[in-house]
Amino acid sequence: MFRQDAVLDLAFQALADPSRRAMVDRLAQGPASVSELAKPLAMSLPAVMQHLAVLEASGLVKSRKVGRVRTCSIEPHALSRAEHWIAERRALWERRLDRLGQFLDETKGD
Amino acid sequence: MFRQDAVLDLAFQALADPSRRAMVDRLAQGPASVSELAKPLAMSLPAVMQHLAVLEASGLVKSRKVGRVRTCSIEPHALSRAEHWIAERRALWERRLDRLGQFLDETKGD
DNA sequence: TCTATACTTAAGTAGAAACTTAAGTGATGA
DNA sequence: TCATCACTTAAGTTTCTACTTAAGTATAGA
Repeated sequence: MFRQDAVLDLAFQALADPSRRAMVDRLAQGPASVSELAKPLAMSLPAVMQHLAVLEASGLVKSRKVGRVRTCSIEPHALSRAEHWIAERRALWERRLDRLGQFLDETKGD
Repeated sequence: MFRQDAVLDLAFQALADPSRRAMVDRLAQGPASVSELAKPLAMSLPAVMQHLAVLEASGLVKSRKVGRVRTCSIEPHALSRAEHWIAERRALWERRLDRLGQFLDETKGD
């Protein structure tokens, strides 16, 4: 549906805010309601809802409403995608450094 | 110096933009000058400089000027920190799912 | 020395982001 | 039934972002 790129935009954008990371942090320990997520944050409930909307739009979090309570939980696949994007670039760079070091070692004796 | 949190703010914020991710992607293959980074991007050079400034402020990229050429390169530690923040939360969640599955398996026979 | 190259600085603008308050809606429990 | 709880919607404000163009500065090469 979307450019893979756009998915990462949304994920990293979502993780860029400390309140949203606090929410993800909380959810990593298990599902929580909107008010539970809001409790430690120094902001209005609508503000928390907006953060939640950003997290859901990014795919990092899903939620379901039962009765009057909305329960939120982590979507590990989306976390995984962001994590792997970084890991791949870092691995590429580090492999490069290894090859460079190996080259220097090999030519040192010449 | 900074809240660890603020470091992650800057890193994820930096990675949230596709042009900046393209720059990191390019740099993962080895150092590059500002103009090399700019070439594939459809924007003015000052715009690229501003993206570079964001990347440097986040610690993801370092640069050094020699003569009139500024050479940029990846800072793998900063990438690593962002990567691990995600990995830890995901691991926590997945361990929770495992315990839950185990619990369900164990009680299934009752 | 003169000109082109490779950035760099400054200033301005449109649109997005992160809140706020006020006013709902629909479930729950006494 | 009716107050309370748990959100939800709407609208407005302030701040930040991602650009732009125009005008520099310093180095390199002819």
